[in-house]
Amino acid sequence: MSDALIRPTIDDIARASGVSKGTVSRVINGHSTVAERTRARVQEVIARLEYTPDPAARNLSWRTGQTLGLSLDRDDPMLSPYQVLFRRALEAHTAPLGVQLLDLRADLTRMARLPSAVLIMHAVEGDPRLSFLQQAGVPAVLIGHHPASFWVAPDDEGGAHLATMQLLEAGHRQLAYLGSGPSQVAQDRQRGFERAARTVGADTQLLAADFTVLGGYRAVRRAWEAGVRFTGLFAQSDESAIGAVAALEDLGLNIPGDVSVVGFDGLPELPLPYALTTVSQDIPRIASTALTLVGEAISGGIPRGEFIPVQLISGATVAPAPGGSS
Amino acid sequence: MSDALIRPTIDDIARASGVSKGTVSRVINGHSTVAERTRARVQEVIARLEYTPDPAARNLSWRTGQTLGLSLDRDDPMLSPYQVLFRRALEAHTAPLGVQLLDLRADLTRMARLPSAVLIMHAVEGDPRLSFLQQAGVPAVLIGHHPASFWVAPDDEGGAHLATMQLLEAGHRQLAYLGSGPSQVAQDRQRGFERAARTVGADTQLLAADFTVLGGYRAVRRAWEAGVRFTGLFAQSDESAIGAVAALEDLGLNIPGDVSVVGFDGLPELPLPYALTTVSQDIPRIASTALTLVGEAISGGIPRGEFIPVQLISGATVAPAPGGSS
DNA sequence: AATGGTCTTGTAACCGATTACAAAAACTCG
DNA sequence: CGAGTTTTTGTAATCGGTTACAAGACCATT
Repeated sequence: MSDALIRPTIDDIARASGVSKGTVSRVINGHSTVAERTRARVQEVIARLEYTPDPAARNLSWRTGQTLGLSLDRDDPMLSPYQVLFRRALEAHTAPLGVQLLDLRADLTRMARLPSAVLIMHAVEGDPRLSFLQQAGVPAVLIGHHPASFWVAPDDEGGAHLATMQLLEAGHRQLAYLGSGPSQVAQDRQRGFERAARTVGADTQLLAADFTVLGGYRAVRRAWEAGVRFTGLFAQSDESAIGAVAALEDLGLNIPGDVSVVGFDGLPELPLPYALTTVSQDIPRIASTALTLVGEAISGGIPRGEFIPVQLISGATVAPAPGGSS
Repeated sequence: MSDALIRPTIDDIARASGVSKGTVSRVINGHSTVAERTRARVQEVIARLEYTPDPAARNLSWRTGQTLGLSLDRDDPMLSPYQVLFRRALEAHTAPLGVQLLDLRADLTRMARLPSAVLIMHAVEGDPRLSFLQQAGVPAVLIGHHPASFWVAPDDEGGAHLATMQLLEAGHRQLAYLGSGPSQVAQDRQRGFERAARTVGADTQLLAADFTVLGGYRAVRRAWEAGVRFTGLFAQSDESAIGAVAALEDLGLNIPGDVSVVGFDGLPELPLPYALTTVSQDIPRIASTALTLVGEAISGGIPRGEFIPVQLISGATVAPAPGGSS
């Protein structure tokens, strides 16, 4: 209880911990040296009173606002729901801090102003954006597995393995992976799929597709009409799963009676009549971890990365295989 | 020239116009009375020095930040690119003003904190959100044509008319409208389509569909396979146009050789191999007009609305009709 | 114990606005 | 023309932080 009707200020903290504003400020920003005992005491009070510095006041003092750039891999406005959710999660953290989110064009060399830091999605090996930022002296954090940088990523391969195991456990032995492609994410997920399938020597098909609904629809429909058959389908994204489901329905098949489907991402409120079995990513946690790393990157920490665990969500799109063995 | 390396402050204005900070502040906020001569002089200096108050400093004084709520009609995360672009345009204006954008759930009654104002998309006649906001005393502005409120909307009917005329001028007489549905927008655009078609007594088909890519794909494919024929198609959104194009291609048809297609929205960088002929909405202007109206609503002006003109963008998806007459 | 050098902390000015209050200027009127 | 009002304007405190600078505490030396 003790719900503060008004948020505590730095003065409250100073008073409550018996030091001056200046010292509290130093503790917060870790600038000058503060005695360990004092620091601990102040930190404790800050935590107890749930104090957060007022962004307006900080910006005023700093004479400049903080900005965080967001660099997607394309300038395409057809932002995926995943990206929208990610951006929203990010915003939920940055807005109260007074940090402004900047949508950057894929071509970073034409940034109007340098942001305080940049978040890069879908960086690839030797991505030109990385070297550019490095020589511009702008800290960067990658969303996606990458060596020698700050990065955070969902456990794509592990998640794909989980999803595929779900199909295998339901007895499916004719599997298909929807989403085969060159992107890092697609490959990691495909690897997880194949690793799981190999454990029981299941039959596997690879259907090339991007992450979109339409891409999933066309790939599945085309493959099926060409005679490709499977009873269990693992789609690399919830969107392509939606497309796949639509295509299978249009082909007169029953979900999950004839074909079981598992997606990836865990998007809420999909436009489907039944719950999709999927692998849920903890987007809020990915976002907050990314921000923690941004902090480390800014204060010159040593690069590190973190995998965020994923979780299988059981829906209604997986059923036992028709001629189910064992 | 005379590019100010540093933005002018209220003190600069005070000095340059020979008055005190207090007076300048009063001029800016129109609070207390200021002599007309003084006001004019200060205004002139403000304009000349291109002064804008520092949002951080204002928030600090006001002891509370300004927030603008955004209410879409669904909680669906599959945000359309249109909505993403709109939000982005809005942000471009609000961020420098220190106004924070809040994504509201469709159910407004459960807002955590009341925003300074709310923007409502897709409000319908007797929308419960409107009455709720009214009794909560929160100013609201609607995106979409609506009587007795502040509103701003693209000229849907006029734009649809323009698009259809384009098809008619190319000689097409067998037309189809993709997107027939209950929403206000869909109906306005359908009306424009029918009005244009009637002028020459063209053949019209109505294909029911939502605004999505997949919706467009399925509706077109299904209709065509059921024997429905047309040489000119007007899609209610660029997204459904993309779906339509994909469907027609999958059916072995040539765009625009066999069927001409016109979209609506004017989204940039569509995932299409050729430029889509479409009706472009001036999203930035809709956003900035909405903000102007928010200002009026807050200061208690009288409700008014504004249509924002649209513009036909000629792409490569309209060709003369096969058996072209005239 | 006095001297000098680190560490740690407090003090006070400042960031760019707003606003209560008081002072000054401009009117009104007898 | 001077007292009393009403405008109009300036002054100074305040919002919640940061930070340069000075002062105080603490330690080891000689």
